[in-house]
Amino acid sequence: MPVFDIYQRPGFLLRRAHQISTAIFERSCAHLGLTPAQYGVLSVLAEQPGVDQSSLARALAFDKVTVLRVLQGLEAKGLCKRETAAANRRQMAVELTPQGLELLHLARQPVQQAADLLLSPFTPAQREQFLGLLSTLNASLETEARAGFVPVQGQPLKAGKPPISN
Amino acid sequence: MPVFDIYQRPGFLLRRAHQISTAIFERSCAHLGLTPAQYGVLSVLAEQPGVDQSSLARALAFDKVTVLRVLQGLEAKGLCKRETAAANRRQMAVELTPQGLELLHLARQPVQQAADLLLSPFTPAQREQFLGLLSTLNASLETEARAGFVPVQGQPLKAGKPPISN
DNA sequence: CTCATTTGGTTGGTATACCAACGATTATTG
DNA sequence: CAATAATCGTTGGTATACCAACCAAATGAG
Repeated sequence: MPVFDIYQRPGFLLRRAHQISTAIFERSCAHLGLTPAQYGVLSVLAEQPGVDQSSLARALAFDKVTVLRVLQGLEAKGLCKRETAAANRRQMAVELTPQGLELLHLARQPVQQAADLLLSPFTPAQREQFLGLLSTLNASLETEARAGFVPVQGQPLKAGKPPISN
Repeated sequence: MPVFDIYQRPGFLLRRAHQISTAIFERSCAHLGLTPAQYGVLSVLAEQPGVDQSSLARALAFDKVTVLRVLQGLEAKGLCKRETAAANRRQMAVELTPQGLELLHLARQPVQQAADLLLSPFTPAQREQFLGLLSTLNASLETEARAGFVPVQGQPLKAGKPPISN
């Protein structure tokens, strides 16, 4: 009865793991009303004040429309502000507000706790394996993704070399 | 500058891997117009003709509303049909149509190809590791998930024991 | 310099993953 | 049996991840 490869398919396992990951994250940050995507955007904004939306999207491998909508939500909550860039009137320069930076700091601990819980089923060696395998997969199949990924800074995120773990 | 743990966070890596996974799946099945969720539903329906929507949701760890919407899409395409169950008038008995079963068969090869491509960055040993780690994570953190998971049949999906690989 | 191309942002649409709340039905229990 | 519980499906809402199409602005080529 070969119909039920479903539960062994890598895509199914990845979907479930991602589902669990977001559930844990959102529960950890429920008191802050913060989602993983919003946290990602706030993080990049802290690192690159004044980025334009397209660069922001590429830094997180988000669709540009997704970035737009996340930003609209953050802006409505007073966590960031957008204004047309002086140097290039096509683009929007996005910045954190003081409240946005504040929230980002408040999120640090819950976010770390979420990551710890997510990796809690693993031994330290398994954590390195897991993160390393995911990094390898993501790097090797980058060309298959629809949303491009251009990491910020000079951290090329080498495949197969899992950094400081967690 | 500890702000940029982002790229090493397990949640970020999982999100990206899942994003790549669905992109590969949808490209493989583009000619059939089939998404991963739809394929999952068709697979369960083939295994359990006449299931109700709640059981279907649990078999895939989907939200019941998601199942409803996927079914409405499949029904609109003539791939399944729903009618109120005779034994329990609360529930809907869902069945594949012949076209639905046909499409499921047509999907087999593309789905297999998608899985192969997704695991192509890995050696056979790494594939087992990867699937095993994901299974362990999912099994250990099942209580953290918001959508419950009750696998069909007698395949308990033991943690840490990666089956026939892929 | 002008024209074609590309880029950045937006709009409107679909699909998945949730939540809250609701009627209808079935199960439970006192 | 009657009143309460739990369950099933549905509706309407939000958030992420896409697509296609569009306009304005900037870049490129001739």
